[in-house]
Amino acid sequence: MATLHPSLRAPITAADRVLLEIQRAIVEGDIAAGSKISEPELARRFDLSRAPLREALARLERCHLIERIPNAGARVVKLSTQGLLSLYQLRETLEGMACRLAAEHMADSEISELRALLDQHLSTQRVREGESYYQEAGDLDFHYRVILGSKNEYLINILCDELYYLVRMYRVQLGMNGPRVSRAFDEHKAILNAIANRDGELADLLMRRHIAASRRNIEKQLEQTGN
Amino acid sequence: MATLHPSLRAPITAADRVLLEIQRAIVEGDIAAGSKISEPELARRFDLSRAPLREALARLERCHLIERIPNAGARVVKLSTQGLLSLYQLRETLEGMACRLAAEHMADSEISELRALLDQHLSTQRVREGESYYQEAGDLDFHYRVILGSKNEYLINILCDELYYLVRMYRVQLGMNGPRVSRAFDEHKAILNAIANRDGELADLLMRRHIAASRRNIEKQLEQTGN
DNA sequence: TTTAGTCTAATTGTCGACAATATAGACTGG
DNA sequence: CCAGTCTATATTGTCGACAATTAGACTAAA
Repeated sequence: MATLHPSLRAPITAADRVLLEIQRAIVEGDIAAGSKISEPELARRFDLSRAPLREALARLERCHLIERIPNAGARVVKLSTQGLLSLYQLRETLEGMACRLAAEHMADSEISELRALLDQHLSTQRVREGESYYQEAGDLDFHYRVILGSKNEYLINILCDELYYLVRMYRVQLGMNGPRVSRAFDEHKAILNAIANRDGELADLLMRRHIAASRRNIEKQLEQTGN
Repeated sequence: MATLHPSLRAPITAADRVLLEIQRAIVEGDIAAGSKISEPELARRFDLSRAPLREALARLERCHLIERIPNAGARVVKLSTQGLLSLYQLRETLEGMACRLAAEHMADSEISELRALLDQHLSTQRVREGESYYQEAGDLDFHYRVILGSKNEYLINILCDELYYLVRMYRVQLGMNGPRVSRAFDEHKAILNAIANRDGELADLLMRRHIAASRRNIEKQLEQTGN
């Protein structure tokens, strides 16, 4: 069988495990946005030495969840309107591209599986209740599958490893409410149909619109909360 | 004055310095593509301990110059037709986007400076001789400046920090010859004109073509050398 | 001859301590 | 009362050694 994508492989080292824990803590706000990261404190909290912790911090910087300054330490990123705009601007382009490639490269079997996943989402209570469709993680996520379907290793790496968690952070901390959630499901279905019809151009366009709508939703939330 | 972009800041720590050295060695082929990386050996060679070396290796993985497997070590990436295709496919999209944004956001003064840079390139012997126009590094590089002009922090990070050195590796090891070099200069000029006219759509198109042409040039070389 | 298993050696992952650097506070001069 | 400097403290960067894991050679049995 094909080897699993690195981002999905099980954690091996201690650094891997603590990375997942801190990642979750930052995304869900347990470690507040903008707060300072103390290496000794985190090392005690997770009961390991600073070596694997620093390895984890390096990877957190890679996915833009923290910012490091040499000799001065690290801070959790702050969510901002400007940052949201830049991030989603990039997502529109990249995920649009992913759709175009997915329409070319996805196997029929993968498309069937994705359709089954969407149907499963629909039958789940949470979607109709508009609760937390956006919070599905990992390979359960619709976007995730489409991106993998592009078959472009660099594109996959950027979207799934480097930007994915920051996007989730914005979603979880600012975008988990409103009537938008149920509409998102319909948009996903339209995108999938375009991919199934091998219409890459349309899939590209629909994905860009889908992401733009999602951005506006979070943007509104940011302004209300006060950036 | 504005703070410098991180990728341009001077190396501070020992890890920073050794990173630059190894980066150069890999890009220029001093450390052969596909060869195994030995931490103890490199630590001796650069006369430091494994801690800062591992920090450097983490960043080398980030910019796709090496690939690491937990508990098994690291290898320098191998250049392949497939990899080149994926990389340049992504560059076409991303640098096209950068051009579109640069046409929007670059200050008139930045555009003037870029024009001056191109004129300077032209007057330099090396360009006419078609020798190594492609090998200009850092902020001397035309592409670099356009990307910075996009003013999108994530886009800048991806292109300047994560993909830039791998692109240079393909260029240096496979694409440094042929009549293409002098034509590239003209294409750069056309792109700059589009940006100066604030025509983002045209700049986008021209950049995509420019990169596609560059890809074909390297692709030919790869096939001759035997992948 | 091939293959499974074991054992050895080398490499990677982790630890605790030390050195270098930056932040915070007290102190002095204006 | 404020600005600037200096010192003390805490944090980050680096080191050398140890533990855990893997790759490869060797042996033995089918």
